[in-house]
Amino acid sequence: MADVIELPVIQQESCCAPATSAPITPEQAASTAALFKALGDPTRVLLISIVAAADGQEACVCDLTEPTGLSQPTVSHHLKILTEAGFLSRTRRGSWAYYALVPGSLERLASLLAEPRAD
Amino acid sequence: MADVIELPVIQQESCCAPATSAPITPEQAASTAALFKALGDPTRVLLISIVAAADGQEACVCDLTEPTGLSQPTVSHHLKILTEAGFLSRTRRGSWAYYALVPGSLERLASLLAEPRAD
DNA sequence: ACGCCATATTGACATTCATCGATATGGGAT
DNA sequence: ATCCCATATCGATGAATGTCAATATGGCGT
Repeated sequence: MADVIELPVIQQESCCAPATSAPITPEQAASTAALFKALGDPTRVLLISIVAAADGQEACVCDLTEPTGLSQPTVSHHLKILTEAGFLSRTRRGSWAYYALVPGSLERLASLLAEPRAD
Repeated sequence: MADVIELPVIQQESCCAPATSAPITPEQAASTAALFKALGDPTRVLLISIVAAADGQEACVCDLTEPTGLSQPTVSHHLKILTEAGFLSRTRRGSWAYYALVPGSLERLASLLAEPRAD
């Protein structure tokens, strides 16, 4: 066997940690993976993209259903997943539900991948 | 209905595109989602983390099986997924298979999330 | 109050996926 | 050649997931 890595198992209360500097705990891996999982679907990436590129970085469901070519319930389902993951926020205005990109959410995830600085 | 977004559908030969500046094509969404999907599993995040933190950013399978608490075939399966996604590379040395972090792969994905510059 | 429109939830279904045991492959060492 | 060890592949299985039609909820007009 080659070098035995002892896996220091750093304890840290932040939910996520940079994945490149030191091994993370299984709990940190789970919460980080949950974020990636939310983005691990073509429809959801497309939805994020449309919302992010929209005016004011928000869009209503009626604008999101057609570009995806999916049914309205399915789009609502994906929006819920993205919202629960913290990437989108939901606001009702009249009969419409507007989903907006949560500022910094994508950058925060990006920093887990590349930037080695801690919180 | 609110503002109708026309979805410009940018044609571009690069496999992925920044998701925040302009709507992407369904094809780009699919390939981007495939990358996130590869990281959307706790075990795989843990594996990436261990490899990235290891000496020379590489580790052999024998060092990766125990920390995950999973069977060796399962670990091999996850390593294959990460390799096919382009995050890890495989090298045989003797009987051992060493998996190394592909330099820049995580940063490239991070740039899709945060950095608005194109290639 | 009623009806209409936009959105969310439910239930069902087919597919994908993570996992394991069993087995195959492949490289030393004897 | 043969044995052993490390790793990969195969087949099966149970759980999770994406999707839809049907239905529920909730708000605005009339």
